[in-house]
Amino acid sequence: MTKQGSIEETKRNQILKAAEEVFAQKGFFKATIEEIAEQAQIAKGTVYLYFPDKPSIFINLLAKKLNETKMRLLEIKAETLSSEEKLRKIFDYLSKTLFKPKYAQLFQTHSEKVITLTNNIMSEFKEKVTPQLKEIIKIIAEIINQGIKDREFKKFDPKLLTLLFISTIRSLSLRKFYPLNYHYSANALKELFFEILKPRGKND
Amino acid sequence: MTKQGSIEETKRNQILKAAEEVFAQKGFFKATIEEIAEQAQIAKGTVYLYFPDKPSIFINLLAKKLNETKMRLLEIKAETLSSEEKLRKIFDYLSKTLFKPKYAQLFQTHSEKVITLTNNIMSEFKEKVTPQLKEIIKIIAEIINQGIKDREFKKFDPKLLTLLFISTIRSLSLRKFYPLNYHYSANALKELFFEILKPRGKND
Amino acid sequence: MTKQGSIEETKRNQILKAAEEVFAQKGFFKATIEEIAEQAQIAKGTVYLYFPDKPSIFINLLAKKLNETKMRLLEIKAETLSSEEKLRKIFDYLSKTLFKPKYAQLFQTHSEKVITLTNNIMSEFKEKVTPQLKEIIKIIAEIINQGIKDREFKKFDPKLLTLLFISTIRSLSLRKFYPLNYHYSANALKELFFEILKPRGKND
Amino acid sequence: MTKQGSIEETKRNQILKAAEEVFAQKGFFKATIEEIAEQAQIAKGTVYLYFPDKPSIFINLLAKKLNETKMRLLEIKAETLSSEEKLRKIFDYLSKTLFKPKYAQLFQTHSEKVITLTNNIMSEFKEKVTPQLKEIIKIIAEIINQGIKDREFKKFDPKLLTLLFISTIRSLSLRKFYPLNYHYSANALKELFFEILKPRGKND
DNA sequence: TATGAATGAGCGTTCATTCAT
DNA sequence: GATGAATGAACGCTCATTCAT
Repeated sequence: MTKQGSIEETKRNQILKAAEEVFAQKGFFKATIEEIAEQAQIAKGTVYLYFPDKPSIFINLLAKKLNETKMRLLEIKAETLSSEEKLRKIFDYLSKTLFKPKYAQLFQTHSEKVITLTNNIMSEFKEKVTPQLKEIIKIIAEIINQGIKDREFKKFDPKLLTLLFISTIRSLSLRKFYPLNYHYSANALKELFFEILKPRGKND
Repeated sequence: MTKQGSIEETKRNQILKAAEEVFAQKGFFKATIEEIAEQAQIAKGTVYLYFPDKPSIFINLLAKKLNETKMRLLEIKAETLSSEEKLRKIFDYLSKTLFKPKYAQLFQTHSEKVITLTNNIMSEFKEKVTPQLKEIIKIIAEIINQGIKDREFKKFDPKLLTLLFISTIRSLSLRKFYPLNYHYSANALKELFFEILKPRGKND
Repeated sequence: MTKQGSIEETKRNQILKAAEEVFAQKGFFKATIEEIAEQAQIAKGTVYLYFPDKPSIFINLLAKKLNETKMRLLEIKAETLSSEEKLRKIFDYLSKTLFKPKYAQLFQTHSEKVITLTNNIMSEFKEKVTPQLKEIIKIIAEIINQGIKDREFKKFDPKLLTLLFISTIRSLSLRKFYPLNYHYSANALKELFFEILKPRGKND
Repeated sequence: MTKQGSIEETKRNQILKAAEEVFAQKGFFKATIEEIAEQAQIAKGTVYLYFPDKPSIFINLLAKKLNETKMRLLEIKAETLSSEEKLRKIFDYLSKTLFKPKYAQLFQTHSEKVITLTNNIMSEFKEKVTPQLKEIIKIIAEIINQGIKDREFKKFDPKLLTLLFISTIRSLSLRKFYPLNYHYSANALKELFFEILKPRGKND
């Protein structure tokens, strides 16, 4: 039974991994179940043994990625590092995972409007995705807050700084419209953010 | 003749307006030509007298919105205001128009990957959308640059600040995941951005 | 009035000429009224002032071509030539006009099954096309018959020879599947036909 | 597995049979996939599991019919009969199958101009249809050639006679415009052809 | 008479989902 | 559980035909 459960878990994950690949390449609508099944090396019908429909795959993929992210962020938070060092680690991690330009379309927060969600799926979304996102934001906010307490960071509203932090990462995908060297710009944006965080001089 | 021309212009715009409504509500893929036609109060076939296909409607809508935005930004840039006042005006304008949460999905920079663009349409995209976006970024960058010259703003890289500026506006759509009063937060984010811009005076 | 009538006749003919071009290039179904109108340098709607619908254009084109053919055949028949010379002239004429490979698809005798003919149009077909074709066959049959009477031709059933004559011309369009030099074959087929017609030896 | 394979073969053939019926009745353009599916007693979408598009169904139908024809012709060629007897058998076979008036429109050699063929389909056509047609012509030519060698037939160019042979069969479909009893005429045309083939004996 | 913008029925094709095996 | 053949609703697009000007 446990074995069965773990086999199922494995197949479920196979599908989610495949879905990640295909959704990232083609977007939700142009991705087909057949492609996902092929990528997962299973039959099309099998997908429906693990997920009731296409949006559900998407939502569970989001949930999984957000959960992984949350876990990693908690790890980083627990490390013995300065707040800035933690944030820098998170910046790098997020820009390589969740907010990688390649996945940008996956993690638009408006997905739920664009995808038709049956009532059941909608509640899955509300249960699985929204809370995770809130927790991620909360973790970052707590690190920023700690940084402020420790006078590592300037005294801005930590909630707002968190939004700004995420926006900064997401803005990396705008760079292509900008006449800047790509890698320079990625680092430069990061440095700009931390420059902003720095407290001013002695009297500050 | 002029009347005819203006009637045609009107119908084309009717369609684009309808498309804006429908695309914003449903996204590119769930929007149907029939719905757009209904919204525009014309027949389905009529749409194809003005646009060769669905992606073309989308691209021309983007182009139109970007053009309106560019025009407005140029106006604001030309006004007799401080750079900060100009940027504040632009912030408000963009958050009410292009980066309105409702339209957020329209203006993801990844559209061209998600939508299948035939070669013709692809070149329409490259001709009509990308340059406009670059110009908009350029206008903002020039205002920021002027502000720096005038010592209104701190001396950061104006190109990066422009990205941050836009990201800040876009981050407004993240707020719903955040336990903050909606309007408070919009203002607060704006204020945060301008706080960042402020130069550290001696007395600072 | 007569002038008007002649203007109308001219425009009607303009349309039929254009239709000939377009139908020959694209076939009945892929040809569009718009293309025919363009080719005739008139507006799409104008076509409908002269013909009630698309099949009618086609049928009237057939009728016109068949009528021209009939006229030419009557001329040839009336010339002071041997029957063989007349047939040779007709062979050349038909293979350059009605049964030109380019027009082959126009003059399949099964058109009326393939094209949807309303009852009105169907009767137009029966009135205008079928009788013309019969007359053409009759003219050729008469020439062959004369040739037989004059002992120029062997004594076969002239009706059958007429069918064979037409088939021989039509078979030119099969040549492309055949490993033969194109022009050689056209002439060779003609010569074969007349070889067949030749009476055998003295005692024949 | 073998069963599966044979089931698929059956369904593919079901579709081709249905397509034969519908194309013959309505022609390529007026035939709809839905009708073909209905005729085959399957759903519309199922058709697309076996053929990529409509032209492909048509081409594969042609290919199948031509292949059947080729096979039958090879059988007849191998029988112990005189060349004339073989040709008579072939004449009857072809006039009941490939060149049956009902199917005449299917087997016009101009199909490839009239139907829009994507590049893939075009190469399918060139691979599957043209060579088969050439082989059929070749088989007939060989029989005629044998007849000439055996002095059964008069010494005409066998390639041309083959064209004439096919044309004669195809000319059967012209008969309806001709004031002749239908069956009489079919036989009469056949006899005419063989009359032509007969060598002129000494006493001739 | 002439126009061409507008119409909308119709069709080819896709693909999420089902279900018999 | 696993399969993949089968389904059919849905949609983009075409084009013959109409009609207001």
